[in-house]
Amino acid sequence: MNNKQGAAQDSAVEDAPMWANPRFRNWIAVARACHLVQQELARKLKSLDLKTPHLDIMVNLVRSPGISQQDLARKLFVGRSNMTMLLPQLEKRDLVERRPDPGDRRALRLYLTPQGEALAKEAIAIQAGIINDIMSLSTPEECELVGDCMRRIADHLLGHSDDADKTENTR
Amino acid sequence: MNNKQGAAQDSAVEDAPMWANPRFRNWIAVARACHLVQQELARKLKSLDLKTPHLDIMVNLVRSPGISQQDLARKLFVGRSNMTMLLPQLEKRDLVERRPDPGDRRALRLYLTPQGEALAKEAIAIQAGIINDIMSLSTPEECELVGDCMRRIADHLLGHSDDADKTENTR
DNA sequence: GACCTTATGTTCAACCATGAACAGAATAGT
DNA sequence: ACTATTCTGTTCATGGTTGAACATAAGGTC
Repeated sequence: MNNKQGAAQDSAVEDAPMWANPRFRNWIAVARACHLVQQELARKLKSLDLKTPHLDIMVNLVRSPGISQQDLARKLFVGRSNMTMLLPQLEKRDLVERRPDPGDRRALRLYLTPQGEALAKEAIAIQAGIINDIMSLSTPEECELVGDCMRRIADHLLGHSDDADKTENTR
Repeated sequence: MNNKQGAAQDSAVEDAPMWANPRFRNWIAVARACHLVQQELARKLKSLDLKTPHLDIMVNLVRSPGISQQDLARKLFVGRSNMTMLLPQLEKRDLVERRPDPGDRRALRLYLTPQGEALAKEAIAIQAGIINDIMSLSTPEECELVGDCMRRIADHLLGHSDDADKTENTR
């Protein structure tokens, strides 16, 4: 009932008693775990000669083939220029295909090639393995509760505007 | 406009039913929220002309004055060279002081200057404000449960080796 | 002391990410 | 048709991050 009441914490930062603040302490744990999982994923992806941004792209192309670079960048919360830098690398390896949109000569529509799909499947298996590993430390109920909290946070930061799909990003 | 063949097909999801996997779906939510919070923090820190790595350093110097660059890097999960690049920037702004260790002529001991402490306090207030904002979306019980799950994950990935304090990192 | 191994910090080249400025195409208003 | 605005993707300069190679110091063994 009163879970949004403790906003007076900004004055409690004085010396450094924020470490006693449960919100602070627990969020730090989230950030730490995230960082470690990211590192672990990057480490294991080296066997496929992939970086995590490449995986992010391919995962989204599995879900949304034909997406534009702009929309892809939006889903990944990165700049457009980032896609311009990353996609040619995947294109050179014949993992991704960029085809002009017949209806809009500005846009490029992105597709995974068959090899791209095959590699994506391997990479996703690695990622799923890690996630399975770490999430198996919690009960299914806890997993759901964690996910609910995090979705609330994301929705909040995205301006409460309920934007259709929010399940694409991998970072 | 149509695909060459069934390559990027409608039912590409059947190849990747991970989206139905609660563990996968919920962890993605964690990663998304983390990324968004990080971006929000970076945005708000611009008013202090600080980047998030600078804040990470200063937060740890508040907690552990006199720490060495090596130990600091370990706590932040980054390379030693990263500290070598970052610390001189803070030193030039008279926020951090690097003093040789009298007992070990290799090591440098790090301290915040008074101005560094003042700026750190401001920056931490910003960070605490964001964290308070997002964590107030969940009940205290939920916050604790989330933190517990994440600490389990971090411990697991760090090889179960209970390494002294694990509450310092900010990423 | 001489030697080897480990530890701390630095340098450097490579890569990634970003945001501003840009060119071209679509869209709306007139 | 004409102009202005918005949208898509690109280029480029800047800065962050990394890992390997390096130099120096400490600790251990003989």
